[in-house]
Amino acid sequence: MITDRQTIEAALREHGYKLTPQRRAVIKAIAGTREHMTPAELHEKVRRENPGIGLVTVYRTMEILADNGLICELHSGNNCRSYLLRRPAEHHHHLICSGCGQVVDFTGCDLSDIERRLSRDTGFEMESHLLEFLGRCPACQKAPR
Amino acid sequence: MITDRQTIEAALREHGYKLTPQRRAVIKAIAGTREHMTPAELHEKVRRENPGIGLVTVYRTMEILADNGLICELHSGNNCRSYLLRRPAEHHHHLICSGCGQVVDFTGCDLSDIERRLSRDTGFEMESHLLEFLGRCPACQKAPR
DNA sequence: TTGAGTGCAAAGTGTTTGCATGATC
DNA sequence: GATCATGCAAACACTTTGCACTCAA
Repeated sequence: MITDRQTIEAALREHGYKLTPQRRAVIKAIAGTREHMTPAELHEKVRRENPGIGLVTVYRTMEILADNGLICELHSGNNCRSYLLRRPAEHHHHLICSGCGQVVDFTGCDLSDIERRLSRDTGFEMESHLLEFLGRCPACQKAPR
Repeated sequence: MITDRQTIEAALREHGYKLTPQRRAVIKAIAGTREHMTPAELHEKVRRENPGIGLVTVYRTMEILADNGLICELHSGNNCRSYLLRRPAEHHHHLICSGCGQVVDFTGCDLSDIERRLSRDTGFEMESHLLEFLGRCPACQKAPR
């Protein structure tokens, strides 16, 4: 269920991408957190263990991972573009802590009834949807703002 | 129910903002469409009738309108930041056509059960949520891609 | 009359591209 | 060894800021 480093690396290899140390470092960094990170934050994190890596490489790696459905893009909050490791393989949504940035995946939120209703009422052919909740996790509720 | 030009202008006046010709032009432009527009698109539209207006002014006007809840920000699709006139006053969501950009508001989609469930399961204190549907409107379904 | 608003230009951010070098398969 | 990937720098796109001038109230 968990998309870990090995799984991601195998998926890349399978799709014909080369496994460079830089890509491994980026994968390790994003697989090692439950928070969503912007490209810049990820770059910062990767550099701590791998100083030579360039921001451009982070961008390019993110693009590959996103194209192959291995990471998700988030929209809520201030950042219009931050990424998160895709943990559950199936369709899911995100609950994001506005305090610490922690992200909780959740499933079982079935929007198909709403989609059907909307489709019937509007004639639209549905393609996708975006659902994110923003809140404060237990720890951040206790902490002062 | 419809937030029209007069309502927006009254709201701005009430909040102590000056009603300049530029602001009126921006308001007219965004009130005159059902589509969401990026600041650049809005600027383009405004310039047709009001050539002297600057992009900066559009940005500043958008900010004021957004701060006062008169327009909504959209996230789906390619643009991370496009704006739409807020038509229904109450809480609502958006259905966006991926072909022509038309936006349909809808209400009656109650997420409070899901919020309660999530809150109970995770201990999060909910703040807000983001829900958008992406699809193709009847006209764009007929048109070739 | 006066402070808020405007427009220009410049500075700041975030992201992408061109290209020579370097590394993986 | 061929090809793909990297890193740098530059280009790009979008957004914000500083400042002098203008105008709505």
